[in-house]
Amino acid sequence: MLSEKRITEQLNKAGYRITQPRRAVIRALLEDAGYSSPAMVHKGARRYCPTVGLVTVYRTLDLLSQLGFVRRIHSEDGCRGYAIANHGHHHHLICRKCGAAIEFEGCDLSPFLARVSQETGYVIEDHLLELVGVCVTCQ
Amino acid sequence: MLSEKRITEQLNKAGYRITQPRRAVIRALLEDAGYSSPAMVHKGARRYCPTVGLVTVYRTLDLLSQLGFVRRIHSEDGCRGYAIANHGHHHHLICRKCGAAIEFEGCDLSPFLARVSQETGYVIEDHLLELVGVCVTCQ
DNA sequence: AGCATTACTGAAAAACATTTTCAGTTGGAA
DNA sequence: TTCCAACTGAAAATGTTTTTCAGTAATGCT
Repeated sequence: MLSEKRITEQLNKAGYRITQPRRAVIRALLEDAGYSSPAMVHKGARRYCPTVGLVTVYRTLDLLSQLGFVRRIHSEDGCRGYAIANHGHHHHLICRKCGAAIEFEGCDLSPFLARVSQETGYVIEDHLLELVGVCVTCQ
Repeated sequence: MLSEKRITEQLNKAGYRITQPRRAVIRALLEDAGYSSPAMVHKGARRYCPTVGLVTVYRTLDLLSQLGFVRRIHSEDGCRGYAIANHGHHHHLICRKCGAAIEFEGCDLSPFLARVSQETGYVIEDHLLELVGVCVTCQ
């Protein structure tokens, strides 16, 4: 499970500075149960660092995304969402109504991927899997 | 397999007019082996209808998307792509190098979905699956 | 602790993508 | 052929993301 401490340690280890704006963005992401657009993250981050700019939110999301701490959430109508990526290889399950995003693991697609690879001749390197549904609260 | 004729028939049946600009967009999409951004579709469509505007491309993509003839392609760095959706339920396999998009069917995720549903309590309604790899030509 | 270095920052502007508005055009039913 | 609503392109508005740049602050070093 990710925490502010764990993320900042990794940032530090990778040679990045731990600044107030970055801390604020990380906190905003951690306390958000679902996924958020950069604008929403910005709003959340302002609570911890009132002067943080939207530009820095973009830059920090970019950085966290490169390091694998957040992941983009895609939906049919746009792709402006980011969510915390607690586990390594994993996927998100999104609630269509409230936007809550939880992660799940163990998508064993290997046999399926092997079949598609054989049929198409493609070398398959990665996959994007997202489930959409309705969470317990919203049902 | 989709063709201009088949799409226009369906459009007609659904009460939409078959106009030159729409025809041009459809042709551009059909002849494109991969996926294209609205701007790229626009460029292609101009070959068939030189006066077509980008706005109409957006509107037509929207319409075709609603009717299920095209589908958005999502990738980590943005979601500006559309590709023809030949089959009903299907997914796309994208070449990382040249952008070629081919479709595949038969993603039997049912057992997997049932498990996730049970573990999380979510009612799972839809899924988004995209594979990324390298096509035969690019290998 | 104080200092120097330089990565990082916010604001503004630029670049880009998408939607809305509106007056004029055109497809297709009558 | 005529007519009308659906459709169109251009321009403007809106919204999102990136770039630029001068100033700020985090960190390592004394």
